[in-house]
Amino acid sequence: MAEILVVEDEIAINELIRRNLQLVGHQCTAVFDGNEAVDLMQQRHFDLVLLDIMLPGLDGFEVFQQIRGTPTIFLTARNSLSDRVKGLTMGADDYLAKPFEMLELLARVDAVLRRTQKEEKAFTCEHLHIDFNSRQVFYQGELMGCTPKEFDLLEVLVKNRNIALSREKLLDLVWGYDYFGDTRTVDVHIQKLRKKLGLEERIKTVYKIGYRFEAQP
Amino acid sequence: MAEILVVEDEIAINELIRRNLQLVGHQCTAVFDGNEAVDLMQQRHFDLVLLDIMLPGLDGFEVFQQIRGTPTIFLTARNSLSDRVKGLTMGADDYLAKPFEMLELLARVDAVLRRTQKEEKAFTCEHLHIDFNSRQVFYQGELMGCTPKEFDLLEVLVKNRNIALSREKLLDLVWGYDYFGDTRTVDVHIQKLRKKLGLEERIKTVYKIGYRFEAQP
DNA sequence: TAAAAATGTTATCAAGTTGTAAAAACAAAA
DNA sequence: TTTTGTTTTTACAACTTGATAACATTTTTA
Repeated sequence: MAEILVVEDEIAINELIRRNLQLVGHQCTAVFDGNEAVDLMQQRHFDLVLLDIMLPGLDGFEVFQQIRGTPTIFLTARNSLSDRVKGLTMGADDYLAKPFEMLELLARVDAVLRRTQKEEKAFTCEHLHIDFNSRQVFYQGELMGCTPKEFDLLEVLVKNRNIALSREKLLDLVWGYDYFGDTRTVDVHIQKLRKKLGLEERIKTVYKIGYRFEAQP
Repeated sequence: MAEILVVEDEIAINELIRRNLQLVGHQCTAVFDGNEAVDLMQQRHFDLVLLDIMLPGLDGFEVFQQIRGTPTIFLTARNSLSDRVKGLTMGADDYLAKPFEMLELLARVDAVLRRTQKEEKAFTCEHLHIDFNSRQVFYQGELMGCTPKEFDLLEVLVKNRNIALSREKLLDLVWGYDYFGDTRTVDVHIQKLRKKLGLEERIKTVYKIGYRFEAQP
C-alpha cells in the first residue's frame, strides 16, 4: 500500500509499530538513528516517515530538515509541548505523542497518506526530462550532471510550475526554513540552471518577486 | 485572519478559546449547543469550526455530519480514544484532546487553515484573465506585461471588486501600511491599468473617494 | 457662470533590481 | 595534506521601475 520508514531507536517500539503497519498492508523499513535515516532516504523514496524526535546521532528535527519533502509524522514525548508545536510549524504533517494507541497511529497514517500520496515521479517537456526518484536530469537525451543544490532548486521550480516563487520562498523550500543567506544566492543558481539546461525561456524572472518555471513556453 | 465558529458548551472554555484566537487576529463566534451550531452554519459561512463532541442537543459527530464541508477540528476528552479515531475516520481535519495547551490549539488551527483555505486562484471577466499564482495577466488572450505595482494594485481591486476603495486604503493594501507618499501616485497607476488592459469601463472613479472595480460593467 | 478642487495624462530620472563573471569560502575526495 | 568540485558572496554593468512634477481636463461648488 505505502512505503513507510520508521525511525525510532527503541527496538521494541520500532518493531511494534512496523508489525501494526504491516498488518494493514504497508511496506515498512526500520532504522534506529538519525544518520541512518538521512542516508537511506537519500537513496530510496518513501511515502511517509514516522520520525522520533529524540534520536542518537541527528535528532528528528535535523533529519526532517535534511530530507525535506517526504511527508512526516513526528513521534514526541507526551509532555513536550514545544516540540510538538515546533514540529508542526516546521511543516510536519502531523505528530503523535508517546505513548500512543496503535489504532490512533493507523488512523493518522491513513489520514496523512490520503492527503499527500500523489507525488510526481518524473517530468518531461520539450528537450528536458527529470526523474525525481533517481535525481537525474536529461537535456536533449543526454544525462546532465546536476549538483545537489541545482537539482533541488529545479525540482521545487518544476513541482511548483506556473507559480511565481519569491526568493524567500525558494530559500525556504530549497535551503530550509532557518537558512539565513543572501537572496542573491538564488539568482546565481538560477543562472546556472538556465545555462546548463537551456532554460532561458522557461525560467522566467518575475521582477521584484523571484522566478517562475513555465511548463508551456 | 479567518472566521471561526467555536462550539463548546462550557462557557468559560468557550470564552478562553475565543479570546486566544482573537488575539492572533481571527474573527470568532460562539455557540453552546449542537442545534444552535447547525442553524448558524446553514446561514453563515465559516472558515473553520472547533467542535466539542460532548454537547447538549446534537453531539459533535451529528453536527459534523449535517454541516459537512466546513473544515473541522474536534475537541475530545483526553481518554476517549475511540472518539478521536472516529473523528478522523469521519473526515475531520484534526482533533484536540482536552485539556489542551492554547499554544497547541493555535498551531493546529493555523495548520488546518493553511491546508484548507484556498485563495482565489484566478479571475476572468470578458477579455480579462488574471492568474494570481503565476502573476500573469491576459487581455484578449494575449499575455500582458504588468509591473509589480500594477499587478498588486489590480489584484487588490479585483479581490475587492464592487467595493469603493479610498486612495488611502489602496496605499495601505498595495504599498503597505507604513508607506507615506502622495495619494496621486495611486491615480497614475490606475491610469496605466485602464489603458493597458482596456479597463476604462471597469475601473470606475468614485469622485472624492477613490476607485472601484466593477465585475459586471 | 467662474473659481476651486479633483482627477487624467505624460515624461523624467534616481533608486532599486537582476544578470553575470569571478573571487572567496566551504566541503568532499584523493 | 592537496586537489577537486560545489556553494556562497562580491562587484559591477545593464536594466526596470515608479514617485513625482507639471500641465490638461473634468467635476463640484458658490
